[in-house]
Amino acid sequence: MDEKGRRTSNTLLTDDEIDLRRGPWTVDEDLTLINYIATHGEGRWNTLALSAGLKRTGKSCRLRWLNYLRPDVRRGNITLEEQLLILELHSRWGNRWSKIAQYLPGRTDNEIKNYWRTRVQKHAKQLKCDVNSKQFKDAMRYLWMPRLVERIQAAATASVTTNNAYTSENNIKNNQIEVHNLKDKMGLIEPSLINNDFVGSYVMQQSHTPENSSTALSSSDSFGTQVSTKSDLTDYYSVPVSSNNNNATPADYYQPSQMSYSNCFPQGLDFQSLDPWNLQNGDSSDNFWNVESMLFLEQHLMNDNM
DNA sequence: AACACGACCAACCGCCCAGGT
DNA sequence: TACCTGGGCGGTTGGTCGTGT
Repeated sequence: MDEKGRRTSNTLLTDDEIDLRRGPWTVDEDLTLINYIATHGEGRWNTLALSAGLKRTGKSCRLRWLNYLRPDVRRGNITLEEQLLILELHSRWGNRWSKIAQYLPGRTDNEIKNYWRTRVQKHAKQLKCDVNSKQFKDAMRYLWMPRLVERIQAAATASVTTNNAYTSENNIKNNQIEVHNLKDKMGLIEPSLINNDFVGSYVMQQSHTPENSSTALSSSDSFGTQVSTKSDLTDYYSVPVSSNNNNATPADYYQPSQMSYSNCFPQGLDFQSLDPWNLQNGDSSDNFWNVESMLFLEQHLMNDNM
C-alpha cells in the first residue's frame, strides 16, 4: 500500500479524506506515539497509527519510532570506531544499511546511510571516481581504514598524555592495548568476517604521538573536513614516526612526497588523483600515512597482481 | 548584514518480500 | 495459487543550520 491511500475494512480512503499529516513530527505527536507504544507495544503500525489517533501513516510512525524515539537510539557524532566498522562492513555487504546497523548498537540504518552519503560519497565525488569502483574501495581499505585505526590509537594515547601519566614505554603498551580493544570491538562481528587482513593489517607501530594533531581527539569526519595546515603535516612528517627517537630507523622518516605508489595500484590507477588528502581545497589534514601502512599497501597490491 | 552555498539529517517514496487468507 | 496487506529496505528529497564571501 502506498502513501496515497489507506484501505480500511472495505473502503479506500485517500490522504485528503483522512487528513494525513506529513513533515516534521510535533512534540505532541511524539508523546502520543511514545505513550501508545509504552502501553501497547510495537507492531501493526497502520493499526497503531489509527488507534493512537495519529494522523500519520503506519510507515511514518514506524520510521519515527525506530529512527528517533526508540529509547536505545544513540545520537551524536559517529565515533572513529564506528566509522571504521562502517567502512569495513560496507566493503563486505555494500549498501545493506540495516545489516550494518545491527553491528553498531544504537545506530539506525538511516543514520549510517546518511553518514555514508554525506561523508564517504563526498570524497568519491571529489576524487572523481565511482564509490563502488575498485580504486575507491582500495583507497578506503588500504589508506583510510588504517588511518582510522591510527587515529583511534592516537586518541587513546592523547588521553593518556592528558593525564600526564605515561612514558614512551607505557605509550607503546597503551597502543597495544588499544589495538586489542579494537579487536574486541570487532568481536561484535562474526569472527570469519574480521580476518587478519582487517585488524592485523592495522596493527602497525603506533608509538608516536602527533601532538599537533587536532584530529586525534575528534570523532567527526575523518576524511578531510578538519582544519589543519600543510605546514603542520610537514612538521609532522619531519620527525620519526616512532616516538622513541633513539631507535628510529631511516624508514621511520617517511616523506610522503618522495614516494610514488602509483605503480602499486592495478588498472593504471592514478594514485595522486586518488589521494583524498591531496584535494584541490588543500585540506590535507588527514594525511596520516606511515611507513608500515605504505608497505602493507604495496605488499597487498603486489599480491593481488600475482 | 545579506546572500549563497554546502553539509547534515529527518522524513518521505517506491519497491520488494513474507505471511496470511 | 493468487491476491492482499504489513513491514522492511535502499534511494531520494527538502528543510535547517553553519560557514564563507
